[in-house]
Amino acid sequence: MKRKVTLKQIARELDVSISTVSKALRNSIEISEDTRQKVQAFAKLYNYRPNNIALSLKNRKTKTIGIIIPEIVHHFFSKVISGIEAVANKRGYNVIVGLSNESFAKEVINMEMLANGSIDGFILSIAKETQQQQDYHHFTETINQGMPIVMFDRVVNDIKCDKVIVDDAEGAKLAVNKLIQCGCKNIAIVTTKDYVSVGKLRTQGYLEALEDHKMSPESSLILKVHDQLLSEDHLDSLEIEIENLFKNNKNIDGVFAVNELYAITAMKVARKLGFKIPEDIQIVGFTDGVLSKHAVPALTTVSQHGKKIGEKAAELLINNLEREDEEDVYETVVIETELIERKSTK
Amino acid sequence: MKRKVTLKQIARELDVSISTVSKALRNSIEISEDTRQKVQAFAKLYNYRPNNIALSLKNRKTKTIGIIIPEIVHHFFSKVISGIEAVANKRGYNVIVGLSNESFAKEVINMEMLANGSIDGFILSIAKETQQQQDYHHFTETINQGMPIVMFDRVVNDIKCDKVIVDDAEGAKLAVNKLIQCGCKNIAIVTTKDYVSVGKLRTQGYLEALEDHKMSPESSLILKVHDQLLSEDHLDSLEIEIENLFKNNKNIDGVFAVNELYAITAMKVARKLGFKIPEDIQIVGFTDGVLSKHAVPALTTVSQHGKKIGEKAAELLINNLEREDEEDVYETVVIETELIERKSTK
DNA sequence: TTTCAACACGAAAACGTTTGCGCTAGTCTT
DNA sequence: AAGACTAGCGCAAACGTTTTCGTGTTGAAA
Repeated sequence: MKRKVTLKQIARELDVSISTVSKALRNSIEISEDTRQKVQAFAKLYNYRPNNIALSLKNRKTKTIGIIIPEIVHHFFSKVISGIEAVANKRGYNVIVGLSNESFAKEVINMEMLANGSIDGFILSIAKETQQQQDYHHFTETINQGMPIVMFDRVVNDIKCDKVIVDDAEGAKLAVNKLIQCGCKNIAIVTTKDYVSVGKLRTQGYLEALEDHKMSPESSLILKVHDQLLSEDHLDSLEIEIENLFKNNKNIDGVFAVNELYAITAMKVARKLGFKIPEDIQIVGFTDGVLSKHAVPALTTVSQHGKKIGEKAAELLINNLEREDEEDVYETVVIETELIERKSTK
Repeated sequence: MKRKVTLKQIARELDVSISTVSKALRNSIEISEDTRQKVQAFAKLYNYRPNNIALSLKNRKTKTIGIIIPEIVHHFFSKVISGIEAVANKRGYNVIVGLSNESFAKEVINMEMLANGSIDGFILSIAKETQQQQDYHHFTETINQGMPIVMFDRVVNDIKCDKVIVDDAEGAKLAVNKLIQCGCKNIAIVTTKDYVSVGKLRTQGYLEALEDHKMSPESSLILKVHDQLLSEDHLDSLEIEIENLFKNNKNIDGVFAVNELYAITAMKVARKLGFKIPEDIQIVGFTDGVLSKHAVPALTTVSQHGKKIGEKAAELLINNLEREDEEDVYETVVIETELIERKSTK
């Protein structure tokens, strides 16, 4: 087992100085053709590769991006990661992943672990608990220390950083408009509590769409799912809540769900109650994941283009990192949503 | 924007030496109570944190694990990552992710990028293309350079490293036995080409289960899906292949699919052809993902316990990294599979 | 008063790079 | 032949740590 070879070892072996070796490898004109050849041959033979850590220390940049997301076993987030990874790799960056598990404490710890030199900047989506507590000091602090952040999807407005979001309200309007256009008169929404920023925005879009069509929203049609973070038997209670929604409002003929899981659960419950989809009840979801695509009937849904979000976030971050002038001008990029029409609407 | 504070700056500010600051912060008894307090107070005030990169360079270990997987937008792999991340974090390690996209070249490049000091060891699952080409030099090389590897799921036997696998053949037998026990007489299998190790093993298990019950396998019931790696319209051709399987074998009353996607596609096609599930045809899948759970009817499937695989892999790697004695003794851990019975079987 | 241990701290090396600058010897110019 | 120039290479600093080994100052013991 031969350890990785270093400049020093090559230098000793070839009886030249470390600097000579380094320069020879980088094709410096200071070095004679002879020595250069000799060094390069030797380096190739021993498969020399510069030590990244040493380079990071010297250059004070790591060429690594830190990602903090609430969970990874989630179609949207893994899509985003794949987008980030694609452009990061293309531009010579690595990607290091931390999971907050929706916990404030883990988010803070993870960021602290990475912020001490391990990475050049963050791409993150905020944990639910953080949104609930509205404690954002860890973001401002890292930014103050000169480490840029790009937030995506779940963002907080008053932090000075780049952001990549979808127009959640607009996407929701797309969905609800579709339902209205397909003849729905009593459209329910299955959404989250308001502290989840995206849920709130989508609810808002739902309300706006109704208003645009002179339909007055009814509070009994708005289900804000009790979200206990510990999603174990969460699924059961979700079903029960939705079932009650249907039972208390027999006239529902359309459902807009703010995420995929809510949507297919609604579909499942509706079918259990004897409704036909899309004949009796039409359903539109949000987030184009694997569930929507393979549900029966396939779910009409609003696609967020997760991969594109990731790509854009990575671009913003890397551009920022490699920008010469240190002007603090922050962008908020809105990725277009798109209604993907499938079989759960007429 | 204040940059991160270093020992040197604290030293200058307090008019002591760097060593004193370092020792004071680590509560060395060499330092007087007075100075210690002073230094610690100052450090706290300026929120000093040791630079990870410098530590990595000095200690020649990064406390970081490199993960290379074929794709991340995949329930199983993200489950594994979440498992790795959990134990890595608990033991003070970070996790850096590289995606091979099933490509040999990207796998090699990614490994080279990380192997130059960025990480202490690898956890990986081999790209399909690599399995096809059977070129494993990048694995042996990294191992030779003293960097340990743990392989999971898709492994190659003759590499000397720890491995975490499920007993694919055994899991497949579980599935097929279930079908037999539920009265199936003509059981088809939808599997991959043989170069995918797990596909091959699961096919093997299928054959063994049949033999155990004195049922002779028929080659027309074995569909090895043509897998063109570029899975764009892959889905369509998959449907067509499965449809042909059914049409050419009208007597099929049970299907074992080696992954989730194949399983629910089989379900979809069967239903399209007018079969009732599980009355006419029963189906069992492999991998307990989100699709299985939410399919209608919910899919009976073999769970691999992806998270547990990740946890075990991380444990093996970290134990290896932190072991004093350098003995090369490699383990292959088999994670139990489990049949999760749902509604697609009687 | 001398000697010596204990105490408190600093210098420097090491991890592996890159790079500006200085040095030496040989060649060219006049 | 003396000075100027240049090719080719090495020294040393720097990045931020930790740690070993001094070193100087005290106070007390002899």
